[in-house]
Amino acid sequence: MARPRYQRRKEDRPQEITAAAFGAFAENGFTATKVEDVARRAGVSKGLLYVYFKTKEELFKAVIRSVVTPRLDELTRTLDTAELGAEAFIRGPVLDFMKRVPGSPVSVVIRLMISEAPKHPDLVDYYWQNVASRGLGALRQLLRRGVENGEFRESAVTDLPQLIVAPVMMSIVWGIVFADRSLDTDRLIETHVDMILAYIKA
Amino acid sequence: MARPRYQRRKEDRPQEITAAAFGAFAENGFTATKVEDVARRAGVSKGLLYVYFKTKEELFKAVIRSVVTPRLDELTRTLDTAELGAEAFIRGPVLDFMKRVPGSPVSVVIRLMISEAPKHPDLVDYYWQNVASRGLGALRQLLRRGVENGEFRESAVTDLPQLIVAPVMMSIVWGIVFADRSLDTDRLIETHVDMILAYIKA
DNA sequence: AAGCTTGCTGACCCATGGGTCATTAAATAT
DNA sequence: ATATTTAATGACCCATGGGTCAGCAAGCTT
Repeated sequence: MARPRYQRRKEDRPQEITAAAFGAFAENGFTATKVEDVARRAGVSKGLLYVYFKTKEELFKAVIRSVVTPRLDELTRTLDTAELGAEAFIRGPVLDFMKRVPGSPVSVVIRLMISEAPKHPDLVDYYWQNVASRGLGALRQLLRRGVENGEFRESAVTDLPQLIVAPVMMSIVWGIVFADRSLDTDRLIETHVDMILAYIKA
Repeated sequence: MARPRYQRRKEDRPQEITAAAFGAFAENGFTATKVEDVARRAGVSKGLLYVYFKTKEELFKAVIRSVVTPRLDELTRTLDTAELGAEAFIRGPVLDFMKRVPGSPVSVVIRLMISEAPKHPDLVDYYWQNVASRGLGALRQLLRRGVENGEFRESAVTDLPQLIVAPVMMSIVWGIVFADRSLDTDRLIETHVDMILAYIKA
């Protein structure tokens, strides 16, 4: 009995709150999520949440960053590591990564970005600089390398890495809108990559 | 002087309100749009709006329908009319249609669907039955026809018409999130279609 | 064990915006 | 002209939810 009503754990709170917020946002989106729900999920009072995050928007940004940052590290690590040919690299790590996205937190972030982008231009900047432009840049570079060493022929694809990523986008959106009506996203993405490679191979 | 403060135009009001709502939703999304703004845009009082639409949600549904219905007619008309070979049909009317989508009202509807789908399952049903499944069904049928008459070979694409539509999705999402950072959507879609045809041609 | 700092609570404030309804006035009928 | 109908208004109601803050108590310090 007489267990203390709470413990003071200054260090862990932000983490925990961010995680709780991610869960809530994933389920209900940003606008529909109440700050109090996030607090409850985190086992914390609303007041404390506002100690660590100035506004609901700040919390939102923190959530996005918390998901994006580790993925970013993963990305750059993969890019540096492997020294495969361009095609092998695409069929390997890139395809793998793409197949994992639709079921991952990244998918949630993209959904949030789609819904909230117009109201958060600074977040869009952040996402662009740290994720989108880097990822697409890496892909473009990879394609160029393939062209230079004779694996690939010149084509519009080299300048349009969005083309490679398109079926991932499709899968994510499908998941958001038609959650129940299933779609074989793995097959979709695999076929697409196969198709692209057939198209650009020298 | 003494011009009447308003005219009674029972017939036109719903139309006008729906149009105003579309504009407002396109700019601010559903949740962020205030009913009063819609009313103001339509040159009408909030009270009158509630005469014609029971709730904000009803209004939302009416807007979706108002955009979807004419497109649907357009689609079925195109499908019945043309008697081209499968490839010519894809390179012609289908490609044309796809290129027009990213800048059209359909794009707005898709954005709204992405944001609001989880809260409006009945709308998703409506959209699925009247747009998505029909459109994809038509594409699938077209691909089958191509296989049967020897234009195309068998492949996973035949069962995955989502693959054809993917770059349109990509373009729309890009437009939503990275509005300013331009993307040559026409080139994206053209290249993609070219790629698909090369892949599935017999 | 008394005092002090500060992590934490929860009751409160209030702007916002969806929805209502008594009232007004345009159009129509008598 | 007068009465009747109903399209249309706009002031109002109130639930919701973001944000605040005075006070409480956990856990040091001395």
